[in-house]
Amino acid sequence: MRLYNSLTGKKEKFVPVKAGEVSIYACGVTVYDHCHVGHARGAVFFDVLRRYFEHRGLKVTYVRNFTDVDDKIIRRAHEEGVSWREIANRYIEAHERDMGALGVRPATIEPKATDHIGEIIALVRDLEERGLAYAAGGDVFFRVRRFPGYGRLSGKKIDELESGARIEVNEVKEDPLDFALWKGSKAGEPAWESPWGLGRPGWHIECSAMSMAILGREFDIHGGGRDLLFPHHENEIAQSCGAGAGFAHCWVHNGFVNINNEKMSKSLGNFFTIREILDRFPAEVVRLFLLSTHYRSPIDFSDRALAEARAAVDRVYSFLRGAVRAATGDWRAAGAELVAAVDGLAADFDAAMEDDLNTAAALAAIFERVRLFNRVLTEGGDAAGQAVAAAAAAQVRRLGAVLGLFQDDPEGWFHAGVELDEQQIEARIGERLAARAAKAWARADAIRDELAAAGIVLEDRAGTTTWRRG
RNA sequence: GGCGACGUCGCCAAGUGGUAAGGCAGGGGCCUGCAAAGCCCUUAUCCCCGGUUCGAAUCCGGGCGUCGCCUCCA
Repeated sequence: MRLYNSLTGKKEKFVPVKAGEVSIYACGVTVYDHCHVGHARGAVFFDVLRRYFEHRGLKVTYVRNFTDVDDKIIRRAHEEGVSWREIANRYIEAHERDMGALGVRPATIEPKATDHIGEIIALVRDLEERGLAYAAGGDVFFRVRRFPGYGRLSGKKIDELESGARIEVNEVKEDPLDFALWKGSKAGEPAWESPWGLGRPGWHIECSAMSMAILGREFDIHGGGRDLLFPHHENEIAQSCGAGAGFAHCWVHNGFVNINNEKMSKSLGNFFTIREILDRFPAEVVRLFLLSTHYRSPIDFSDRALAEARAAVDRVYSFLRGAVRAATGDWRAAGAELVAAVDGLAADFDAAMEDDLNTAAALAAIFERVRLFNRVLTEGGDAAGQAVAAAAAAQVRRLGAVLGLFQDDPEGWFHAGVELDEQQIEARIGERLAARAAKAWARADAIRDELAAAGIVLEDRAGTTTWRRG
């Protein structure tokens, strides 16, 4: 597989540290509020990356952390008059519920910063002993200018950073660029005993400490949203490599979700929570929307885009539903071209995914087969011809699982979210079938119109009638 | 101001040197009692200018436009 490595700015052949295994660390969320669609994109991207490695037979250890101690959590706790732990726990639960609803599988390990205070302190001490960190006024800072490789990931030069930096009012720092590894606690704030007095970890240090504690001092992939590239990941590299670790080999960053061409973000207030969106669209529609653009490009969020994604998912389920009725049998007895088309699907899918996880191209491979085998189904043909369509459907489901798509029961997919009672719908369909048999077209059409008004669309085929939501 | 990304059919979107995938929407046709679904046909030379090359959407230079990072942010 080839993956774009932010560290080198190139697509590189992915070679795991340990053959047959992959270690991935993705920066998770700070749990002070509900997650929005931007968070969903990162989560779905890493979920698919992980599923794809597994699909290729690799053993994946996927770590995704929760930042559960932080200024924003503390502020929120003060605002609500509850403990910071209550805030953190509330939004960890919300995160699990939302991501689960989105079909994002839990990571192999989901550590919390507060469960790794010991490792964090040890790492800060190590840096202090190496002269890369210094205590000042209860805080501990990283000496950015002491770390030679600083700026390599983000392509920034220290002197340019200095000139462009907004000057922070903090006289205790030796250099404005230095960042906090450990923060002394004020009264009422979460605090742990440390060699520097009561305090709590800075933001960047937890990811260095947790990733290395769980995955080792050298591992395969580390990443997150593009906005974490600087300063968060740059600082992580400084902390970890500064402490002598090899750290992550490959850095991957997903692009933003935009609204009206602008980044969706908390500060701009232009976000939709995952919960709000899942209220209006099925999870697989949201996933297909997110996967229809390459993960590194920005993607524009809109009702229209979601509606298009829904139509696209419907198209696949429509095929799957049709294929379910097809005869099963020895599909390899079908025409060579059709057999090759089934086999070729997996090949095309994998080739697309091998190329920097090109999910858009992988989806295109699926849609091409959907069209081809819809034609096979339309044209009828012999038993083997029908069986090969069924085999293609099975393949679509198997590969769809890598994307977390097309896993629902096709009939159920089209019936989901309907208000009317299903028995009642079936009864009306029965009445209409009788009317049609008697060539009472006006009566039949009246029933169809009535159901249509309730959002039910009827589809007649070969003596039977099926229905779906509009 | 510094650094970077992007600009492909009406909309979304793949494609990084060899002659433009796929989805949505639209038009025509087949199927249907009529529909729906499905199928077939149909719509681009890739922001502009210049250069390199036998050949460029793909490489280089310039321009225009959009966005991002440089501060908490997936």
